[in-house]
Amino acid sequence: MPSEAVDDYLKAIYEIAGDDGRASTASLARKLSVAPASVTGMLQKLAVRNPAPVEYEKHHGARLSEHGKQRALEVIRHHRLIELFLHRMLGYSWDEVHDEAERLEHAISEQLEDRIAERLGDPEVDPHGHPIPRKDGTIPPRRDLSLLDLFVGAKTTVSRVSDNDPEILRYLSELGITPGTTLLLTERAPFDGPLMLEVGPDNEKQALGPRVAGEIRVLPPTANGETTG
Amino acid sequence: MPSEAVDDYLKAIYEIAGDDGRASTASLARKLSVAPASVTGMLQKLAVRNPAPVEYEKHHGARLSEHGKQRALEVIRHHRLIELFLHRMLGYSWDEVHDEAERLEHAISEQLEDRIAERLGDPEVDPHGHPIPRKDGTIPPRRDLSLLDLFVGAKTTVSRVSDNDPEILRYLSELGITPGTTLLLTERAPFDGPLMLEVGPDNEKQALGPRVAGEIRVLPPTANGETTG
DNA sequence: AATGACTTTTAGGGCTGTCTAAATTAAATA
DNA sequence: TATTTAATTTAGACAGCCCTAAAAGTCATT
Repeated sequence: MPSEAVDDYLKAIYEIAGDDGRASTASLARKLSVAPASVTGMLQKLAVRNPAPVEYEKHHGARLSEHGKQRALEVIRHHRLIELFLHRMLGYSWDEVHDEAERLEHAISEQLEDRIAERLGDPEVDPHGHPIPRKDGTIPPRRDLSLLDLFVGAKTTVSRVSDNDPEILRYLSELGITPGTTLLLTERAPFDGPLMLEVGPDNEKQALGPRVAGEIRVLPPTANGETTG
Repeated sequence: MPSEAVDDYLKAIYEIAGDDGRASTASLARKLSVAPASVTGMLQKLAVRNPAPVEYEKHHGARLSEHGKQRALEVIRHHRLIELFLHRMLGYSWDEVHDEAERLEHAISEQLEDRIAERLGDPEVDPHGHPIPRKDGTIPPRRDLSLLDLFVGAKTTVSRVSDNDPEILRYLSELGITPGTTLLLTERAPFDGPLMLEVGPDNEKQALGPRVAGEIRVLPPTANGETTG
């Protein structure tokens, strides 16, 4: 079984690069709060492990092997199941679950994973709207897109939100924007300006900066405008 | 915050020696599955920490300082709350909870500890009958004694059972002996021979070896015989 | 093709927690 | 009390994961 540190690297590669892209040394160092030299060292070690969870090419970052990808997905499954469990069974709010899950994901057994999943009814999505990988390593499909990719006039529903920054999560909660909220994009200012939205059942008008909008994913829109742009 | 390894040492000292006895190098090595030399090294380091969780005297083992005792109790509180939570909320059986709790006890936050305790109604006892230390470091009183200390004729109730050995736990489950079960001690063979018991509401007759009986604690007996011996 | 800015790797260490083998101390027994 | 046995400590190493400082490589631009 890989150490916690190794699991964190694999998860970080997956989150940065997806299951077949490459993650750079610097991006991993940033994500893991570790010096770049430490990342190099770890990647070199992982690449010669057997079986090797990553492929590493000097100066060109790392990509997950099939083996590494499966492990990353298992850790992510743990993480997201725990988030949902804390939310549903123990009254954790949206923005509190991430840090707790970050530590617990390494500590739970297969058995506990299974019992949590069972108790939650084999859920497909965590409280942020992220899909929960299945036991077999497949991922429930979710055709969603960034709020930034919507055309003006599109009407849609929030499907998920980045779970990394509790501040942004609390801010969005205040605006009433969580997975499931309906949105209408009414205006978009030029030059990376704010988006104007009508939010929720009461059509509250809100302005959202592009930084925050980029953290929000929505379902394919149902209305007037085009889909992407 | 102490590392997992340090917490394991403190807990082990507490479990071997209580809150003011000494634990020997060898007993710790056995309990932690570690070489005796490793224990010596760790104890030496802990004794010069500030604040020091243990007092260490060469060749005479270690005792917990007040500080170390508080930490040990916190870890044990985590452990027992988790055991009860797994049992009550996730359908874990008696003998499955220990190993899972052993890992989780290091990973949960104060916040999660509090929510689990709240959800369980601030319980005083874990599924094995062990008292759960309170947040302030005090321990719910339990005047119980070893089954081995009972006089023949005593009628009593099982209060707790060692949680270290799943095999013994399963065996006792089979015999119908769990916390809450009533027992009548009818006979005791000499020379460390077996105890004869009548177990539970149906007064099933059972013979129990001293090894197993030593793992069972019972409430102060209510009946014919003396209390201890 | 050379330069400069930036990224990445190498080199050399540190800390924690473990190990084995050898030396020492304490305790039990003759 | 002398000796044997058992427990404990010292000495020396190692694996995992991290660090800083310096060297080397990559890439966009001129």
